[in-house]
Order: sequence, then C-alpha cells, then structure tokens
Amino acid sequence: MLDVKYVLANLDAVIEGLRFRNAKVDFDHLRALSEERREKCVRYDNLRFEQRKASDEMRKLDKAQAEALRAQLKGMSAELKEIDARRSEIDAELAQMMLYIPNIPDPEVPQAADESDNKEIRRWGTPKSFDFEPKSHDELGEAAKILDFERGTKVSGARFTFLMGAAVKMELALIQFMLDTHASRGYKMVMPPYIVNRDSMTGTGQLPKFEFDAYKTNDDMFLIPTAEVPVTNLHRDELLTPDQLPIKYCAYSACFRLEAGSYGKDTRGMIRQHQFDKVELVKFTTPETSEAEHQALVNDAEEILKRLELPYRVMLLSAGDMGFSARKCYDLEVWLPSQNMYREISSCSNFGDYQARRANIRYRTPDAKEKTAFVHTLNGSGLAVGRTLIAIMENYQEADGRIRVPEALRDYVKADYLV
RNA sequence: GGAGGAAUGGCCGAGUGGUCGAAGGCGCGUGACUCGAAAUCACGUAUACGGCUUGCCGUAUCAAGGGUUCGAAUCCCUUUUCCUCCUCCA
Repeated sequence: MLDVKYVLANLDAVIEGLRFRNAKVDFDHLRALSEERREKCVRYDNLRFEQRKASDEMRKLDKAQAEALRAQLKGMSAELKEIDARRSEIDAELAQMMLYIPNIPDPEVPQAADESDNKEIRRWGTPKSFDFEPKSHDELGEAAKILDFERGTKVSGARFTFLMGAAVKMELALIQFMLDTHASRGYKMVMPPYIVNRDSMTGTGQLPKFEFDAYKTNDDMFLIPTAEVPVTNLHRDELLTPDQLPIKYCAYSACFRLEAGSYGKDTRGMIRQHQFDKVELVKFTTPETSEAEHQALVNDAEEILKRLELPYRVMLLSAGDMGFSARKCYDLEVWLPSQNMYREISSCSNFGDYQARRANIRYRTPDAKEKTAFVHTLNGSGLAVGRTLIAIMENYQEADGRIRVPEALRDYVKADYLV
C-alpha cells in the first residue's frame, strides 16, 4: 500500500504514475477526508487538554462545586467521544482507499497499457529446429498416457489434470532439482501452509481487490494462489535487524487459482490450470539493495532454464501488464515449439515497500539510531513446475514420440528417456 | 471441541480508579575514573502526530475493539494470540 501522507503530498505525480494501472480512486474525496481529519484532531487535542485540567481540579473542590463541574465535563466527554468516532471512521475509509490503489511503476517501466509494449531485455539459447512436426505437450502426454485431461475434467472439472507415472516422476524431480539449485545459491527451503487467512492475503495485495480470483474456504480462509503469500507473510508484523537482510527463501507449494476472467485462454493442455506446482523465490531486502537483488533474483530463475537447456527470453513488463502490487516486473518466457512462440514460465517482481507497508514488515536501520523502516520485498517463480514439464516434453521430444531427459535431471530421474 | 491461566517499553518485570508514558533491572548512549579496556559511578535513553518562540508545549499509544467514569494500564464486555490440562487426529 502507498503511504497516505505521501499520496496526499504528491497527488499529481501519483495520478500520473498510475495512468496505465487502472486505479479507480476518487482522489478529491481523499483530499477532503484528510482535511476533515486534521480539523478533528486539533479539536480533540485541545478539548482533551481542558478536560484533563478541569478533571484534576475537581478533586480539590467541595461537593456542590464538584457536582456543577461534573455536569460540564460530562458534556466535554460526550463531544470527545463523538470526534473520536468520526476520526476512526475517516481513518478506516482512508486505509480502505489505500488498499485499492496499486503500486506506482518504477521509472524504467514502459508506460503503456498492455503486453504489446513489453520490452525484450535479452534472449538465451536457440530454438531447436525439428526435422519433423513437433507435437504439443498435450498430444505427447495423452499418447504416452502420462497426462490425463479427460479424467481430470470428469473428477474435478475443466483445467484440472491427472499426472500419471513418468509425469509424476518428472514433476517431483523438477521440484527437487529447483529447490536444490536455489538452496545451493543461498536460499533457505520452505514448505508453507496452503491455506492462509484474510490478513495474509491482504498483506501481499491479493485482497481486497481480487477476492474473486481466489478459492475461499467456508471459514473465511483462502487457498494460496502462490507461495509468495504465506512466505512473504512469514515476517508480517515483525521488526527485523539489518544483519538478517537480505533474507532469501525458496519455497515449493501447490498453487490454486480460480482464474476468473480468463475463459477461452489456453483451454487446451496444462498451460493454465486451477491447481499447479510452483517453486517460488522470495527475498526481503533493504531499500538500497533491492534493485541489485531483483536482478540477481531474475538470474537465479534463469539459472534453472539454463541448466535445463531450455531457450528463453527476458521481458520487462509495461505498467498495464504488471501485477497490482509490483513496482517493476520481469517475465521469463520459455520457447514452446508447438506454439512456435515464447510463453511465460516465471514472473519476477520488485514490490518496493508496497507489500511491507501492508504487511508491516520493518527493519531497524543501522545508521539512524533506533529508527525503523519498511523492508523491500521481491519474489519470482523459480519456476512454474507444470510449465517446465511442458517445456521439457516439447523441446526434448523425438520423432518417435519419446522424450529425452535433460542432463541436469538425470540424477533425479535416473533414466535417459522419460517415455 | 471443553476447562483454566496469561498478554505492560528493544528485552525482563512492577503496577487493582487520579500525582503513571508507566518503578526496578538488563541492554544501549554520553561523561568521569584509566595509558587503554574491564569493573565502578553519574546522567540520559519509546514511537507517532500536531503547534509554535526549535526548545518546549499538547495529544495518542500498557494485545485489539467497545463500555462504565469527571478521570482507566488498572473495573466490565467482545475478539485475537500464547501457555497448561482434557478431547480429537496424520
């Protein structure tokens, strides 16, 4: 969330910054509320001071005088209560408005409405040329009987899939491989809860605006749409020390997304599912190091694709294509031969202090004595496991339908061919 | 799910209606002593917001919210979290 004071002091700049971010906020109302709040506060302080003074004096008075004063003080007390009630009303409304304002994009982010203005940063690897028509992962998976879409639909509904046999082996191998790789590069492994409360969802920015994108339980809890939610909220309401930073976690979890509003997109295959596995990287840093840590995080996600020898490119997202809480975001897109294009496999965001404000994650600054500041939070997929499985199936397929196992996974899968 | 106990400053811990933003200790800071350090002594040590004569004044904050009262850390209600015991369970 943005700082109320900052928003009010820099209203024009904020509005300009949010131009492509679909922020429907009544800024005039915001300003009026702020004015009213200030008036109420001043009145309250003065009144309270008087009341307190009179109240002290009352003890020295005789009975009759005290009774007269008591009546007067009662009136003051009532007004104080009234002012206080209105003030908390205003505070609640201001806080609520802040929750609906997205993060302001970093100056480097292209100011544009959608993905057509995303900026390609770099490419790695060369798409393999096949001397046959490469099949899509769903064709390959169904032929080899390792992906069962039909029964997934029967048992659960559209966008649910059974992994069978070798696909399970590969999925688990990928999870293990990703966690091992990240752990060897300084990340601590985490397995988080899959169900979180409302505060956690609000802390990372999924709520209140995107409530209908998440699965909800009947006791007002939520299935996590990403491990980012529980892992970032690990340190919610905590005061960290500078020597702890940066904190780096790699987490495996299943992810659950209702995908409201994505009807018709990627209906075939395993690209877009209601439930999928993901290994997520999460960092807590100081403001000074967050940019460098963001670049490093992207590199850490790229490392997985490199070791698996999958061609990919890195995209800097435009303002309109970024997530609600992000300040700057890079997508990694992997090459899918069947689609003849790059498809998103990782999204690496810097949130600045936006999530830290919502979740109240602070640290004690080393220089300014005893002062606290909000940390910066970052995260990125490292990687989406299901999509990685797909990418391997398509990129490593051979003419006879067999699928080779990437060198980096041989120790995990213990076979040269998946099927 | 049932019964009981608890929640106070960076930490520990006192405090059952006014003189309490809160004793005492630890920690931290400054100074004295010392060649230097330790020990010792002295003083200081929360955060946020508002005002102006920028040093003071004021307000809020003792888990959160509400209530009683002229006045609440203190009394009452609700909620949350933690601990102990029982129940259940992988």
